[in-house]
Amino acid sequence: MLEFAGAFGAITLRHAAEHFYGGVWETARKRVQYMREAGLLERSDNLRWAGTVLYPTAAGMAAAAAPGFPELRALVPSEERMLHRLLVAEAALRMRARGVRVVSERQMRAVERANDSGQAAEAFARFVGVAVAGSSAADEFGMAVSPTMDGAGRARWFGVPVGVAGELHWPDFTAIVGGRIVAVEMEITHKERWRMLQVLRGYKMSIEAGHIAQVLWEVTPDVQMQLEGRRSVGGWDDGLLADLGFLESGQAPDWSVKGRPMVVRPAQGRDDGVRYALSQKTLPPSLRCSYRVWRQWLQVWERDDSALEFEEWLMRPRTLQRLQSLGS
DNA sequence: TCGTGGCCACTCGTGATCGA
DNA sequence: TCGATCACGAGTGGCCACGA
Repeated sequence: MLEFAGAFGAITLRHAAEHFYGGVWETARKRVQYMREAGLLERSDNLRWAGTVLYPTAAGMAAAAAPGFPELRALVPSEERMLHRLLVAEAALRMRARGVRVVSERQMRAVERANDSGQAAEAFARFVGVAVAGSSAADEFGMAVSPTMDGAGRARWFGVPVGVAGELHWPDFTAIVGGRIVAVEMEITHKERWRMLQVLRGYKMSIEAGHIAQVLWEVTPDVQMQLEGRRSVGGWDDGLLADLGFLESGQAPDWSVKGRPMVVRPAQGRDDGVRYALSQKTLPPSLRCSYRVWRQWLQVWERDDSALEFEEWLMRPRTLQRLQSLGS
């Protein structure tokens, strides 16, 4: 738990209970209390929706340090970026629960910072199971992953070179699946078109180089529209993915097609607090509410057993009126 | 005997609701 | 509008069972 929270910056007590203490909240709470008394971690309860947020101290980072992993400094997570941080941690925890090895952005940056020609990053890639040529993973999966070369001719195993100046873009985390690298992007803030295009072109180059196997975008509706495009009177207005040749032009994307190098799906929180904060970001202002009211509405939706997603159900014309009549 | 995990009752803080 | 009350989530400590 300390190692994961250190790599991803923070974790909630609810996440800790679910993923590290067999779903037993009391046990998680007691273990966290012991670790806090031992000076290994700190907690913050400033964000009500997040519940208790945990992050390791410098002593905790040292205690969790494992051979083969880069050394990371302790940091106090900022509250402004907490929703994004917790969504990333949650997505990584879900993959980890399925037995997939995940590498955080902090770990990627740390290994790529080494003052060498990319040997440290290559060694780490081997260590986490990437099918580097000559590695056991390459033998096992019968293929080899190549790095992307940046503008200076340096091999990049985790950073994605973008722009003419050769700067790097970092996925929110990467998953190592069958020896291949899958970049995961949790995009909940609409980026300017030129910035998004720059990132997409960087990924396109890495995919063509045999480096990144797939980019999985978990996004809010506005970002989804920017990437996929949208229905129009005349048919379908292309988004950025069609502009770059990742989707067929002039038609709605069919995500049931397997093996696409770019996959887009809606960002979803599993934890109630994370889900609430995401809801407040995507719902129209008239439907935003306190955490408590939101939970009451969620209970009504669950009882309704609706085929619609909660947010879709909430946005139906008469749902709010009904909820208000239930409350009065 | 000790450490750990799990259950339970209790307290506290916060936000929603209600009535004066 | 404001104070009282209520509901609920989160935190705490006690107790017991179990296994090493």
